[in-house]
Amino acid sequence: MEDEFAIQSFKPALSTNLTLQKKLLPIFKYREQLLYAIETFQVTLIHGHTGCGKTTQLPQYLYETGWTKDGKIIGCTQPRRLVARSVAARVSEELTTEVGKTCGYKIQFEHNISDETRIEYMTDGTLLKEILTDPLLERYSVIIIDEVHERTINIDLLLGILKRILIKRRDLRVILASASANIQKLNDFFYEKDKIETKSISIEGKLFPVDVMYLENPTENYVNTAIETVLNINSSYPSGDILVFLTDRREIEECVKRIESSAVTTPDDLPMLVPLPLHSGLTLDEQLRVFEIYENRFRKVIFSTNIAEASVTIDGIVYVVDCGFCKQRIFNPYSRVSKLIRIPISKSNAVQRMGRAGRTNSGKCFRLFPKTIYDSLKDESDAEISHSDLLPAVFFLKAIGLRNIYQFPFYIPPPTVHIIAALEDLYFLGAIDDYSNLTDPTGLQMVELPLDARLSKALLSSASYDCTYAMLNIVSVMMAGDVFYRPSSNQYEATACHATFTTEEGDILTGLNVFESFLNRRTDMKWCKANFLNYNTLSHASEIRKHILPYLQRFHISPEKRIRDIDPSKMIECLLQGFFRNVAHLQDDGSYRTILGSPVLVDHKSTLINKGIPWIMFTSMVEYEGRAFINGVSKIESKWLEKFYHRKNKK
DNA sequence: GAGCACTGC
Repeated sequence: MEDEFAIQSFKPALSTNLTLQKKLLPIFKYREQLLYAIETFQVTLIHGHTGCGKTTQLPQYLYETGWTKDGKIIGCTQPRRLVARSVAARVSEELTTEVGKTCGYKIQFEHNISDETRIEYMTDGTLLKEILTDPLLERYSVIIIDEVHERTINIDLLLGILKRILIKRRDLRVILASASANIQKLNDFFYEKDKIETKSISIEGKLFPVDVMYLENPTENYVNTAIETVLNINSSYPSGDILVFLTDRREIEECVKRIESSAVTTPDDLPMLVPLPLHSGLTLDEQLRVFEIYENRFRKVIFSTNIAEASVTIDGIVYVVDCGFCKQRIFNPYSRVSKLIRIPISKSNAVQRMGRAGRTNSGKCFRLFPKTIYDSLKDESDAEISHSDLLPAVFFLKAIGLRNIYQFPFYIPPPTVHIIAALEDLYFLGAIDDYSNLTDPTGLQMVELPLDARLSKALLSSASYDCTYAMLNIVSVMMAGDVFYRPSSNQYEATACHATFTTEEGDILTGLNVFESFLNRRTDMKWCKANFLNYNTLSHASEIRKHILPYLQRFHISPEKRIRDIDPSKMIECLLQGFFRNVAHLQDDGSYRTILGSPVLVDHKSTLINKGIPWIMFTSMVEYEGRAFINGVSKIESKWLEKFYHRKNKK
């Protein structure tokens, strides 16, 4: 189970007999075999498709057979928060209890568990954090890592850590659940003669057959080919919705426009195509439009990014059109800049995309490339750990006491330069010392805070700038996301409303201004709507704020009260303690260059665009099609930089 | 002048 909108899609089924329904799931036939394997082997690897029941049923089987009798817990991790929450709700319904009793969930800044909870769903990041206080995971009798094939950094770290723990805790059981057929490698990683015994089990899914079709020759332009394919499906194939995988927002918007304009020439006897965009840049309401049901004379065609590959599941898709590419963020450890590039998908991506057509009925998948290209694709995508900023991962490994990062049993060892870059950054943030040990108290406190390391650093520095109250609000709203909401239909009015919150110091204090107005208004939803502010982001920010406050009290830097007359620029100077690398200087021609000399463009949504501020700090930078865009821009004074960038001849 | 895959503690 990995459905983002799981609660909605489960609703109709609940009216039928729940016990019978559980027995109809493919996993039910494997119940005894699975329980025997888990009893006998320390590690069980399960290969099973989405919908086979592994996520909801397995913890219940273990609970029924006494794996929690001694007071221990069955833990099950998920890559996504929404799934952890909705699966806990589903399982609680099957157990006819409330969420938080026998079965509960815990995700960052939110949990619903109690002393009687025996099945805990959580995100993989939550389990990692728990290892800092419970290094052998002694609260648990069984750990299930779900969606192992997604190979996020968190999953890779958990695999290595669990391998270490298994040798010390012979009673612990680990179950790895994957939708990828290739679980042999995982098996080889865990198996150690006379130490760790492993067992693999494959569950036959209940997927419907999907016919795959290829192009005879490669296409020069897959956007054109996608449009042609959609029109062709509409005129030649029976009813059923279409899902088209593209790589980014621009391609999606182009396709939506072209299908809209094709409507004029659509013959009357053909269904009317309803083009719908789906990507993370849309608001929740805009995203939910893809779930609307249309009459028979219409046919939905959803143009989507990778978001529909695993995060969002739409029922009723009969045709999938796959362009064969996706976007990937590649971190450059030398410049510390991430680049967003288009790369060919892997075979396992292609299979996952194809499967989106076979969920409720048989379907068809049109791959916009020849079969020979498919055969040449990699089996699996590169693991995230091989091309990402490893600062959080290395910080975590330092926190669990690794002197040498390479002592860690990596499933795949990350490149050395990435590790060195992360160590260097941690050193300059003051989180580790000359011997590469966590500093006390800064490093220890930073790793404990549930924040980005740079934000942790700024928050912990705030006492010396007398701005802890403001910095608490700033980091809370920065963690929560974009506070401004710009509906495509009403952009002009939205921008005008947003302008009333603008401060001359830039984007960060503008965000603070919005958040503090929100708190003063006692989190008024109507007020948010009227001002085009994102209510969900702002209430999430106040949840985050509530959760960080106790840490500050424990560290004895709690904000006593708001200091009214504090100079706003103090806050930016404090933030610079974490973001001192992210500085740019105005050039004579009005453009900006970073302190390393590379040109950057201020995002057009920034409040400081075209303001001609000599020195600026930014909180994020992404390179796209050869240009680097910066976000979260604030005005700074060059003299604030002196302590970070000493002149060479300075005595 | 426009301009950014997806997650998460």
